[in-house]
Amino acid sequence: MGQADKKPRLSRRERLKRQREERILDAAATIFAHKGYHHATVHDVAVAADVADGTIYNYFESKFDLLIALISRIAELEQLPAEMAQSLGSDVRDFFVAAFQDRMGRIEEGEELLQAILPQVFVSPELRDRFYRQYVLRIAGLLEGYIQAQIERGRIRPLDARLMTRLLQSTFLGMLVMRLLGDEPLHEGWAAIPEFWATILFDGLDPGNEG
Amino acid sequence: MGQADKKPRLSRRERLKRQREERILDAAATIFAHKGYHHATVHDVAVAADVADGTIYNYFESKFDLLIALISRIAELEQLPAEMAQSLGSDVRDFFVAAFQDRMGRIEEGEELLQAILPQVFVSPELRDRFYRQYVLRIAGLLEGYIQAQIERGRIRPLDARLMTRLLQSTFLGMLVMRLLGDEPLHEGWAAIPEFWATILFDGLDPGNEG
Amino acid sequence: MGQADKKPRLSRRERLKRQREERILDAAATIFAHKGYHHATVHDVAVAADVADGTIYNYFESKFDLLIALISRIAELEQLPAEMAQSLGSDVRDFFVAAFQDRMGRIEEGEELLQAILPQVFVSPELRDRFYRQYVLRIAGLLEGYIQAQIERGRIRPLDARLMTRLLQSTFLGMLVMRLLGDEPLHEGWAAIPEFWATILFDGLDPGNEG
Amino acid sequence: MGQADKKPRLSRRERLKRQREERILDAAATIFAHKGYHHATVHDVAVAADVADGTIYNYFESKFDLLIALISRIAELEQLPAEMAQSLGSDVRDFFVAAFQDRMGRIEEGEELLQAILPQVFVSPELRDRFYRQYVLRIAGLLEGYIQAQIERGRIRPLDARLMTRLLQSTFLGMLVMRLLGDEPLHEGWAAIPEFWATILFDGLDPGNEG
DNA sequence: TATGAATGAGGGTTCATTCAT
DNA sequence: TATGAATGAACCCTCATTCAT
Repeated sequence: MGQADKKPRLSRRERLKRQREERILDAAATIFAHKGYHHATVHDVAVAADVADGTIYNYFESKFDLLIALISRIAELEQLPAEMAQSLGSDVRDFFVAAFQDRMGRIEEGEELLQAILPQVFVSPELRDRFYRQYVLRIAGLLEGYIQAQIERGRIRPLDARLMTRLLQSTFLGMLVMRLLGDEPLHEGWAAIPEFWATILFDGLDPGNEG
Repeated sequence: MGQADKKPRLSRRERLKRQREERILDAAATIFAHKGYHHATVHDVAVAADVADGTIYNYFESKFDLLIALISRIAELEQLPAEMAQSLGSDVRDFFVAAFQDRMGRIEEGEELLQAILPQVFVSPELRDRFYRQYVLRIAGLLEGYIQAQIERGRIRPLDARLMTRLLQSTFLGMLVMRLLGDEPLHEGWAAIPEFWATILFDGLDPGNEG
Repeated sequence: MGQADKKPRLSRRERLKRQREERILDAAATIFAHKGYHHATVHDVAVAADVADGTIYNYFESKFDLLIALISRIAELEQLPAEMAQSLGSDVRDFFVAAFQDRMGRIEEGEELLQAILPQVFVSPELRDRFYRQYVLRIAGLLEGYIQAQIERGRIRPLDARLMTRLLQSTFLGMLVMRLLGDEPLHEGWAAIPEFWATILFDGLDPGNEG
Repeated sequence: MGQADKKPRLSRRERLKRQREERILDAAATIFAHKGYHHATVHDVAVAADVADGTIYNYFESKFDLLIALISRIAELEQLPAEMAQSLGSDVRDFFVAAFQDRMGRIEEGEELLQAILPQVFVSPELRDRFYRQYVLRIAGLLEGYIQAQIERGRIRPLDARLMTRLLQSTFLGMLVMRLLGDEPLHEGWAAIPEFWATILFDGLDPGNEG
């Protein structure tokens, strides 16, 4: 069997379906992000996806279901490279810089998606739950494990790893919020923040500590 | 301020109106927080405020107007004690602890209000703008001024005060978000955070810096 | 308090509401009867009742609820004069003629209503149940009681009163159906049927029995 | 009729088509009877018939067309054995008992079909017309002819044969309705009714007539 | 001929807002 | 000024039908 045989594990029809689903989700993300979930109509999404209104219901149970599907997309986006969190050997500060860069890059990348979903997350318990577990908890676990391990190795000052994790995550969530609020200074400084933030966290604000 | 100030500048009728307006806003905050702005109906708010549906329109132009009024309420909540930011003489670390406590206390206090408003803030440019200026910028200005001043006094390591301010505000916004997401560890550690956070910020994570 | 006080036990507003509800139900009966429940739109009913679409929902929970309300109307229509069923003293045959006349008169009177409801009665268990109890069982009980009593008095031949009742009711239901089917002969003979039917039932078809 | 008649006049393919058509109609009858025509979807029927949605349209023009086809099925069911109506020689009472048994047996047999169709019969003039002619008129004609003939022979008391026929048919239609309404007593007494009814009709209710 | 996904018109229902009382 | 019923635009969703494969 040649290569030609291998490629289409999915039939042509199957592939078209997959593509269409993606198109609908892309459209939903864009429309929801720009108009807000409630002001966006299913028709808006359909037009943006270039399908008929009814077609959307062949792929998703309801308008709300589109949100759920979008959360899963975020989750895919939010795989903190596991290997990163296990690189206990390398320099701690370097790890943080890399991790911060990773987080912030993903925020940038997923900004539209997050804009589309976040408002509803505060409103729907179901969404909140999914978002919290898929977007927050997963990363929190990895991060906490890393910090705890480095504390045990004496590479980080002994402190409550769980609380520390929360603070770090809060900062990144907060930066997302600030972006969505359109804060200009944060936008400008975005690229510099990982280094900047790592410096403060490691050396402190106190000028007594030499940088 | 003389006695004249004390006397009811507002007629009895005027006061009743004011009270009713407050009742409506209280109701709106509660209802919006619990059901979300879009799922809450004007009728819901009217019932909670114990007035007729139409009465609300004697006080507010529209349902959306209730949100605007609620943002003003947040702004009232968010007066960082000006004197605090000017206490340049006292210990910097003490200032931060006090400021953090202040912020977190207000988050706790205004949680319902924020829950009611925040989702819409991401959706409506007008709301976003108001929120950003009244909730974020005001505090940012004070904080940035303080930090800049202390840097100049050599009490804080020289760094980009504006970016530093953004990071701190992000952290508090992020903690608000984490609360709204129902994060348990953060809830439990809430009271300890100001000290905890100040410690990290001043002494850093590096065990090399003496605590 | 004079008479003037007594009359409007309901406020003017209350009366208007009552009237409007009636108007909506009248409209629903007519529209449903002519188009059928499913082909009729709520908008059709609203137009016929000269109200806005939404107004209907101030009076009824749903389109389906209109059907339920119409069944109650039928029930009102279907009060077999209780005194009639208790007139055990008078002639049995006269009673039957009078009862048949009553039934048939009501069928004629309520034909539109029945046309509106009946099709759905066969489709919705809830409707079926209500219709059966309010339209069928009530009359059945009275009739059965009468027949049983007359049997005991020896005025009617001893037979299964319950089954007899069913047969009589079936005949009237069936005549309703035949009317709705547009049967011409039945229509023409309508007025003569009570006498005709009573004659057959009492004297039998057998020419051996003297008429 | 020669051998040629026996041979498969229909090709194999033709037979398969016929079978499939039957399967679809069976499915339609069941689904319509259980859900009601309007609540049943073409997809429901397709699933029950184990064909694709589109396939149904290769056999029937529309969903409505399924109803029409079902009425034809009823008509097949409703062939009052012609010979029966012509057996003028045998006992009249016996004829009635046999005829009643026949009617009631067919009602029982076709109950699902009738449940599927009847509600729509009251709604669609086209259906009503077909049903009336195929289900009602045909039998009415036979019955009326029989009764008229027996009247002329002096075996039945002279009365309006047409009206008498209507009354009898009404009773059977009404019993069908009562069945569909779920009346328990009628169900229980079902088998006894032909005799019971014939007795009343021939001997009358009047105890004065000897039974 | 069978399939089943795409279509899009249609309708029940909600609810912010108005306004007569 | 307070009331609360009336309004009707707007929207999610269903499903009979079509048609490319």
